[in-house]
Amino acid sequence: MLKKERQAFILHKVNLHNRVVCGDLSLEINVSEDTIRRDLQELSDEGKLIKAHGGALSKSFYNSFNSSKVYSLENKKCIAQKAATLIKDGMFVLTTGGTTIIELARALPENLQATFITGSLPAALEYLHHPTIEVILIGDKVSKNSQITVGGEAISKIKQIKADICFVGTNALDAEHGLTDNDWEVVQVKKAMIESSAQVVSLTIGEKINTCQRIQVCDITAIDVLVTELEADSVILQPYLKKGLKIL
Amino acid sequence: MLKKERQAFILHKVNLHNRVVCGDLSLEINVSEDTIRRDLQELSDEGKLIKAHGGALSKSFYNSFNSSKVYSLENKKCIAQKAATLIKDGMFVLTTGGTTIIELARALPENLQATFITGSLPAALEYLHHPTIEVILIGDKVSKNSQITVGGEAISKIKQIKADICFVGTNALDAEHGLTDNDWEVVQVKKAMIESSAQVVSLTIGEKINTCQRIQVCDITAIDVLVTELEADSVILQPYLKKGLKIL
DNA sequence: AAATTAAATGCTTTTTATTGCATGAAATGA
DNA sequence: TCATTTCATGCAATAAAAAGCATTTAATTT
Repeated sequence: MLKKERQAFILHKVNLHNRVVCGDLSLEINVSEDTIRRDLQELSDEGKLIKAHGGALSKSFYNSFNSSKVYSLENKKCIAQKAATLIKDGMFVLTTGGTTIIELARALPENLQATFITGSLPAALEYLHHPTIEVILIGDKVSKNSQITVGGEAISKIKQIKADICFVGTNALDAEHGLTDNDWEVVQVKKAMIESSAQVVSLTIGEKINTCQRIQVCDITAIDVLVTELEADSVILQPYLKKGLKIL
Repeated sequence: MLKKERQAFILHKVNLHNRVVCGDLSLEINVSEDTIRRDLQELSDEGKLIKAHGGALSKSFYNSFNSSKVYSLENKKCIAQKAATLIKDGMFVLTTGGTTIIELARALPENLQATFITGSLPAALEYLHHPTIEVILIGDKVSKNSQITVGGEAISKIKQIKADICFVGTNALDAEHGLTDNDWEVVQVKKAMIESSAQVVSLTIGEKINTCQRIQVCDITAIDVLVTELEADSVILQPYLKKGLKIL
């Protein structure tokens, strides 16, 4: 087995199980533990997993518990600044949840008069801090992981709305597979929000671009504007420009 | 189990329950208490939790007690303890918002399996920390002052529910004028909740008893149980006993 | 194709990390 | 106050990582 092939296998395994052990991998791939350790070290250096004594953990698993501070906060602040310029007085704004959306809430200009509609509890609380914006909460069962409301009630309420703009916190974006996520219920809500909005904006930090998750939210063409912390003429963004997305 | 994995598990647990104990973790993860202690020490050094004698506390929990001080907190904790005993497995529980309700959320027994329905954002977030209870959020416009959803949508949703018990955070209570409040929209929501519940419980700190506000929520007879920090045979409570309320 | 170079891998040894246990000190609660 | 629990520390056993070296494999040049 080639080195790259082996590392891809390890990465796949760690992302699937959230955890791998040197010994197991050594037996499975039939190379020495030294080699496995070297692979883990390299993957760790590339920031693709979290190395631990005796094995490794997936980034998502590790970050979901260990990041007391928001991951990649500076980039998210930058994205929030850019995204905030898209919102005009009087707009009806649909938003999902997620840390980037929270930053958006904090980046809103002080005198903005708009109506924000969301199913995210943390986002709603953040919007409430703003003096002039109205907050509409989508009701339904609250998902413990994502702290947003999910379910049929929520979706049917969203479908009754005709919003001007929708901000989607993005889990994974790929020119081929579009916007993807890994929680079925959250995906349903995002889908509904996208359908109910005149304009769809994806807030995506650079490292999530050209990545893919299990469940598709929408095709890449359903997105109108892509906001990242990168420069608009960045090479990595060219495929999206070609697909007709506006880059901010 | 890998060391980092174990520490992630501990963090997960402490964030979920707000509190962990060395002994429990030792049994659960099957390592010595020394190891747990060392983990807690490291996590504490990294600023990810607050170490305490015998275990650790989550940062958010710790901060919520040391920064923003809740008025008459001890009394509210006492009320919450008493009120929590009224909730049984399988119940549908309607709650309003308010600091006493937040304390109730924190006083819920760890293994309680119930469904909590509320329009209060802070209360919903607090319920989410609990491992086994389901949270249903009532959607509508969010009131900036009270951080609960108010309006026709919210009320009609509440009316569709038939709950076992309803906990009302109380602003003012008087044997003559009943339960009163000063926010028209909040009153409408409370009214709907009371109508939709088989049993109505008022959580009231002593100093709000025999006080009155502008708008009536319900007559005193609509309340089934009155929970206060006072002794049940306290003189001040006698008028309510006579009106047929159960005192806890 | 042969020779050379570079990279990858496995093995051994040394160094470091992790863990549990024992001890005495400190904190807690009756 | 005293009894109990919890903590901190040092120590030893074990496991894992790192470093160095030898061998093999792949790539490049001649």
